Amino acid sequence: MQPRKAKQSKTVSNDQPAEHAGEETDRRTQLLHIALKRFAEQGYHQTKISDIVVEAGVAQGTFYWHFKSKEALALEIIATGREQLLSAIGQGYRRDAGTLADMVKASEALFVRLFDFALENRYLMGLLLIGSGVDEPVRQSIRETRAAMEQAFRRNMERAIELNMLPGELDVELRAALLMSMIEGVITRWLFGSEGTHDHITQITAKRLAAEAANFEFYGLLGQS
Amino acid sequence: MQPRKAKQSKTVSNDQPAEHAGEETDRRTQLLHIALKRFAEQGYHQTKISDIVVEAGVAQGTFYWHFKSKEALALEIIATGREQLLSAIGQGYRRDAGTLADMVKASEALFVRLFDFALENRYLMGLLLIGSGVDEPVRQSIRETRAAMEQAFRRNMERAIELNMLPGELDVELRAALLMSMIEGVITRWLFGSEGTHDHITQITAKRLAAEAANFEFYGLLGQS
Amino acid sequence: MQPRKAKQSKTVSNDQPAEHAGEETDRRTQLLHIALKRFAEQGYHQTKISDIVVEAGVAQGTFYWHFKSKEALALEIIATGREQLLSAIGQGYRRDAGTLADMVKASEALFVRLFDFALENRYLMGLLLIGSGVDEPVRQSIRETRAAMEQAFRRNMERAIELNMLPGELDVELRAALLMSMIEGVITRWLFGSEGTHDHITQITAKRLAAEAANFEFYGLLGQS
Amino acid sequence: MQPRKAKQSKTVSNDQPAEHAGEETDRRTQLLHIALKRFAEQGYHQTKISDIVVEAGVAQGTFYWHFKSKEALALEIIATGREQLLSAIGQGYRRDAGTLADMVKASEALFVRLFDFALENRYLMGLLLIGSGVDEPVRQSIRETRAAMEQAFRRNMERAIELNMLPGELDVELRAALLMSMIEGVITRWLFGSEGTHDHITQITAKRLAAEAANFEFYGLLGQS
DNA sequence: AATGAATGAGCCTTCATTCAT
DNA sequence: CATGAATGAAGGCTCATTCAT
Repeated sequence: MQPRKAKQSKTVSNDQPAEHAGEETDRRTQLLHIALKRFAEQGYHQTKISDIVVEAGVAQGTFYWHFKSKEALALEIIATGREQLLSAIGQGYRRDAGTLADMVKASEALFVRLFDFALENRYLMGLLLIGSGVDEPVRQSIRETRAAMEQAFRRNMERAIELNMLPGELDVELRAALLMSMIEGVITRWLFGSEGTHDHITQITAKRLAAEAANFEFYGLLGQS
Repeated sequence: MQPRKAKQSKTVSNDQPAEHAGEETDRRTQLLHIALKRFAEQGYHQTKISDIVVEAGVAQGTFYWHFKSKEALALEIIATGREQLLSAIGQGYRRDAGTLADMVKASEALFVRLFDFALENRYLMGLLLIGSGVDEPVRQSIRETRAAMEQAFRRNMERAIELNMLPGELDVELRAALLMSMIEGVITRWLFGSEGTHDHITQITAKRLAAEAANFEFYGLLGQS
Repeated sequence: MQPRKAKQSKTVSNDQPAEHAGEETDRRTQLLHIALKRFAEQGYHQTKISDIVVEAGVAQGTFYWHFKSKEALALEIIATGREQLLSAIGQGYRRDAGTLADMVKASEALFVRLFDFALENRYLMGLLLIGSGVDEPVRQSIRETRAAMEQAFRRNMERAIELNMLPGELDVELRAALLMSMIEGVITRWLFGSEGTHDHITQITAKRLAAEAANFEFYGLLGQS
Repeated sequence: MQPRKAKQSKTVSNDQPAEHAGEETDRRTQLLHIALKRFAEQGYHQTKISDIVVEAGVAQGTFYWHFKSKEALALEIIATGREQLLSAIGQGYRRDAGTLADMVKASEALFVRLFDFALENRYLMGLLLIGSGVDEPVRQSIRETRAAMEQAFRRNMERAIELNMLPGELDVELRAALLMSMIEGVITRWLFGSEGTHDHITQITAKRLAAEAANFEFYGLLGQS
């Protein structure tokens, strides 16, 4: 008597397609999408349950048939999103060897996958990267997701060191933090850069962005010489 | 009948000294400090006016004699903090020429100034970098502050290009964004890294951090060769 | 299209046997039993329809096919219980004459019947005697049932006076009230006494209890001299 | 910043005088009185905070300035009432010896004190004896209060046995339960007896009621011979 | 400057009940 | 008979803000 748990956990964060237009998708999924969008756009606290249900065209009570609470909803959104995100960036340096250029290419490819994912899941990324107004349990879940992402970068880096493609004396944790920070920041600016300001970064393609980021990652400001 | 605007706008964000202990500091400043601390620690929305006044040991109404509203308070905190922050990192590459090593050193020096400032104003940095739960007007003010910071990096970079110390074809805006992101992330982890996890980053000194960051900035992961 | 009224109004309040285990008993009866149990255990308001249907393993809507409303259900439970209760204690002083000892014995026998009934219908008694959380219409029905019980005691008393077995100047109504109160209280403590406290009353047999009560009824604290 | 605790815990349950008419009494006390009245009259669950504040002519929020929650309010009412009640019936068989008649008189005096108290605190008694719709924590507090009352009767009885005024083989616990039940029932009927029915018990004076109860207590139905 | 009582709009959540299938 | 999704009226509580003193 009360599902409150998706059977198949339909994809949530892919927010572009159908935008809860096609009513063939079920209520639960619809509410999930609307909630994610508003959480990302107006912040968690600023999003009222009534906003969500009004947009969905259902009664207030309906929300609580599908979800235990606002917080449980947010937690589910993030958990689902985390899985998708991690699986999207999951594959790192597969090749057992290669040239430096190969490695840069591999990194670039990873960035492309990540940026593409971010573009298709901008609301999820907004929630994860900006996450405004969430309270502790949700914030915690977001933190964990970002930490998991950072771990992915770190593992890649360690793998590269094993392969002798990166200097062994690297402070891996710190470098992973630097890299992760860079990527988080660039995605934030790319997707949510206030177009009011002179940001032309919002116009760049994922491909180009990935190339620049990978270049910076390996060669720094001085660039590939 | 109501000031609500500091005569001298005593320094706010320097949160270490006096910790609203010495009662020689006035009410207004005391409230400002307490509010900043709680905004940074628990988030803006999560901080109730009643929390602030209880900690200050005054009545609820007193708050509204000193400040127009919660939002005005936050805005003032950020505006004051911005000035301090920008003046702390204001001086860039002064020398008209120099070797590459000089330039790296100069960048490192900038980072040291910034990290030192951050350490002494951790609550302010928490508000600026995490700024959880703030609503739009406040978020806007934070955005502007961070944009101003990024501009500082950008100007430095442009100056370096003028001096032929960095390749001219650099996409300055993007690189500044990457750099700023990196620095923001590293400060966040350094000051607020969940010590629960295996972050050893919280233990590093500002000096060391600055050196690593500058190295990454110029040479990337491959490091100074 | 909807019965909502039992054909045969199967016994409801006899709550020990079958405990809605044997599925030979029908839905309606099952729901009735579950509801009675929970009303007695957690109170009327505290018992949600969803609790009942979950325990019965049916859908929410099913409840409303069998019963018009929660209140109608409670009213039916009480009405059914009232009939059983009154028929259980219905027979009073049949003998046209007798000694004082006979009369005490007869009263004791009545108590035994009542206590036995209570033991076998503890949920019904809980609802009638504690009836926590019920709102007016239901409370009214409970009041009437208890009043009917009190009437039974009263009639017995009047009969005893007619037979010159009790002093004629007795204030029958008041005495009946005193007696009824006593019995209600003793049943409540016997069946629902918080075993947490030092109540050893919960351990006494119906027989013993009846003897004590009858003794007190006729002889008071000073006892049978 | 929030009292929520009476300084002097002004008398609460004495509900007759001034009926929150004299506005010299403070808000908190006024709310306490109104709440008690409505709890007794309509039940706890049925009493909405909005009922209380509307009757008091204040805003909804005002309630929460004075009390932490609806439940805390009820708990406070009961705790305060318990103290008053116990102090009202506190003095038992003081005389170290005396005749049987003395003892009956003493018991009668106790009943008079109790009935007088009940009459002056009918709402409190209603809450304690009927206590409809309260949920667990409050019910627990009521249970404890009634248990404390029963203890008072029990102690009196034990004292009487020590003085050889009552037979030593008495089952004190059971008899105290019987007596307490009797008293609870009689007060309930006296104060809240549905005048709709033929209850003339509602008309009796406290004095007369006490005499009858004491007589029944010691001599049972057969009466003082 | 400060107090503290009061305000009231607003939010989350509950739950009895309905209804199309 | 039964399902389960949906409804919507409440109700408790929060908290920024106001105001008379």
